[in-house]
Amino acid sequence: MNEKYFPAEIEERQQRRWADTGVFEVEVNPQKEKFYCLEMLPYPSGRIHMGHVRNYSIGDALSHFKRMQGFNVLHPMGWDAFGMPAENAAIKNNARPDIWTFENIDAMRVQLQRMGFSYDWRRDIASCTPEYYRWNQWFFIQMWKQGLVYRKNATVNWCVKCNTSLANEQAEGGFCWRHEDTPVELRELEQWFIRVTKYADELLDSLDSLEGGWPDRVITMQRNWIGRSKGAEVDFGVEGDASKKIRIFTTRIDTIYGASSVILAPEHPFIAEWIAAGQASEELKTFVEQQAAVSPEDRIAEGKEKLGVFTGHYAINPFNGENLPIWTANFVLTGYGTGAIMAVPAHDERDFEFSRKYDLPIRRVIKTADSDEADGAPVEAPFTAKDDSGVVVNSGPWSGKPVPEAIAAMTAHAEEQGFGTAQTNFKIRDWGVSRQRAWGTPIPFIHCAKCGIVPVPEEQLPVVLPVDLNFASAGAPLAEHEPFVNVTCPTCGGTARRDTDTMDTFVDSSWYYFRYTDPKNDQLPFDPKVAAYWTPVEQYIGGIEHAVLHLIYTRLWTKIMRDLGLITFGEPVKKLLTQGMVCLASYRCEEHDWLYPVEVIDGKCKFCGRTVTVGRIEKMSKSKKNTVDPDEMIKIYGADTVRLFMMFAAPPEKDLEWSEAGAEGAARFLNRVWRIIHKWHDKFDGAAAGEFSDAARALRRKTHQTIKRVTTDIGERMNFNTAVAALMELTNEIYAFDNTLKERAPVAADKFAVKEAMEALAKMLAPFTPHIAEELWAHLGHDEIVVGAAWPVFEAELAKEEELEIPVQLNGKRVVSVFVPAEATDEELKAAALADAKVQAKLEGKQIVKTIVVPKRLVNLVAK
RNA sequence: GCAGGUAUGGCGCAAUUCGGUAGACGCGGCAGUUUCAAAAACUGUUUGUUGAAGGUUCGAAUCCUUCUACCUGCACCA
Repeated sequence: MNEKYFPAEIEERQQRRWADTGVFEVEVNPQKEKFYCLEMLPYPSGRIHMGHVRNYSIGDALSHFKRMQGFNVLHPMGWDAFGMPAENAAIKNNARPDIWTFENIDAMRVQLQRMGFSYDWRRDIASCTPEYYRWNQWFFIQMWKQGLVYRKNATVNWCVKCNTSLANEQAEGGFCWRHEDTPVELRELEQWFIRVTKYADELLDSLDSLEGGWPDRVITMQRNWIGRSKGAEVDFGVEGDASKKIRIFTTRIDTIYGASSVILAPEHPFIAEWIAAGQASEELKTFVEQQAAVSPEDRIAEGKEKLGVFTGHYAINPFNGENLPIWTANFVLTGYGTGAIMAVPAHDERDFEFSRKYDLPIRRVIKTADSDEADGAPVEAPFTAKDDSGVVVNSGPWSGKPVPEAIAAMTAHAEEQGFGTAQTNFKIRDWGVSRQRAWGTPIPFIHCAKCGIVPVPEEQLPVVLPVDLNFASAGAPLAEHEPFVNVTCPTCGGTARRDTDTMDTFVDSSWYYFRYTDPKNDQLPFDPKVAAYWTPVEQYIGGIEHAVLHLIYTRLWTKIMRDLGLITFGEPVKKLLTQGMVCLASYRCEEHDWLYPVEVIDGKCKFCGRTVTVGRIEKMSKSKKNTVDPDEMIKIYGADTVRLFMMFAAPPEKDLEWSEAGAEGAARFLNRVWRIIHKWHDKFDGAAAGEFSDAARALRRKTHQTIKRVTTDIGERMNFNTAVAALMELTNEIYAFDNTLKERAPVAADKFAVKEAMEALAKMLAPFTPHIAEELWAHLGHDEIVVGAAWPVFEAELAKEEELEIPVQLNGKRVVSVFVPAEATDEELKAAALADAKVQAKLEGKQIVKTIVVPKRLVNLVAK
């Protein structure tokens, strides 16, 4: 054993050893209980960052722990390999996105392997390979057969110079990213959608089953995102035109007597009809044109003023026959509900603001049960209590009914009379999966002039994405690739065109972890029998930024796969951990702008010597240059130290501040462990249990207490930081024991206690710092691999304290501590407390009214 | 505005499960040992009205109420 700890050397050696023995390669084994530990797969940007290191260190620690506990652990890794950066790089250099991507994957795989993570690399997948994305296409066709995939018009950002659509981030500020002088247009295109709304109820309701396993805030975010609202649709007649009915959606049909106008979205078909029929004012026409240029998001953006125009037409309230002016306004959206509302200003913030501005009547129809306000009193602010406590007033036969009752009765009335129906709406929209991009899964459909839209026959899958695309020309590379586009129709054999849209990359990540279970299957996405063993995922770990989109889409995909008969469950992930961000202070120089930490020397800019401004501690980001390169840190400290610091510096779900001093502390600890084991590793001859000294018993007690604590800290609480702290305590205890042996030679029992402590320490270090653990384990005389060894078991008898320190309180204030044997009864505790001289002095002249004894913890004397 | 989270020594953070000695562990500071000297290492040492106010209790960092600051998400969804 080398006297000094050289991380680079031992890490390389142990990684080779793991690869040679294949310890992390797993197969289905019905005899063994499985544990699927999954981390979110990275986009292959070219280099890993500290966020990846943290994410994967957490997953690796848990995987090692479960493996050592005897589980058959599936721990895979792959690449979310389609997406914009590859395409941007291709445009910039007129290069091939596939080459760029695969080079990045190779570079990042080397980095992850250098970290020593325990992946089964045989299961590595990249979503940009035809072997993978053919199943995206297969799923897409299955969904189409089920009616889950359809086409409709949707608005995209369009650049006339690029002659293609732009992603939102390419259209920031309203101008094209490549043509800064070209404003982005909104253009309607026919695009592909997946019918999420069919599963909306289930997506919402089954969130209940995730409580306890998923963070509350993720569940809450998903609930809000799905946004179910129960209400009713009601038809309003149009004055003077019996052929027209305006259908509105409301959650508060009970307020319908308070409606003072009906408001249509500017895109509502009736408005176009009125314009076409010459029944529209110039003002109305102008307004509709203006709004057409504004995206729905912008119309309702924060602080946006409510704008509207009277259409000149009137609607008829079906409940009381009242005539109401029909308006159009920017805050009514065509995509939600029916694109039309009734405005009830007395009981809705928005309607109130709008009606005030345009001087529409405001009539109170709800008040609290105990309100003594006159029904006709002017409304100063909208009353919008959501707690169902109100009572309906001013509403004809419905007056006096409590709100919930009124809603039920009035909905029933509308249904009976045939002018309304109960209706549930969702905020979540169907998933627009079309992208007018070149680096994605081709949508497997063909457009034939005769036969319409025809799926590519399944035996012809995959539709392979061409890689010899011309990114230099303006326009969409895929649409210009003639051999790709020109095909024969599978139905009639005539000439036809291939669909040139590609799929949203969220499709790739919706089911990738099912593919890991059976990554080479060329008959199906995965063998249902194999997936039945490995899935669902026991533990998923990733960033909070995926709380909504990815994690809703993958839940959706799971339910669809269940309905296709591939799996039998609806929720893919039992436990979710959203790890915190890796943060660092940012530095800024007046002249040289943001500086990397290494460019700041003693608070001064390395280039000009100016004093730098220290920004707040925030998420590491390239733009602020407050980043640290994992590779650099590994070079200096080794992978084990970097991993250990990541696990120790904060609980996993909290943000973590990278600290060089902290990393040094982690390195110091590993050195300390190395040194003490080096000192002892060849001195265990004759070690044997026997007569243990007090100090040796204390060491054994600490060993077993530590095993207990680390086991629960990792296994139950996932507080890796405190588990590491416990290992540091154990190390300190070994040093303390070693110190007691300065005066005397160790006997057999001492050696036994030290060996026991060191072996436990080496094993428990394995989840955090597997390389050094492996090395130490070998030096302690073991031939087998430690990461494949059994997790240590604690013995309760040995972990038990022999003597307890019991605080004695007088009226809740601590006076003194007394020492009692661990098995002392409550009576003995009390007696020991009363026997103490200091306690007796304090009690002088007082009467004990009450004595509280908390078994084995404390005595509190209440005295007057 | 709504929802959720956080607030504890100089710093990062323990203790909160189920109320029971506030401080484990690391960083930093200080001193000693070692050294020609320094680094490293080892040994020792260092701090508080637990964000504020009130309440419940024999006892509150922990439970309840109100407030403040910061962070995150959502934000005209009818």
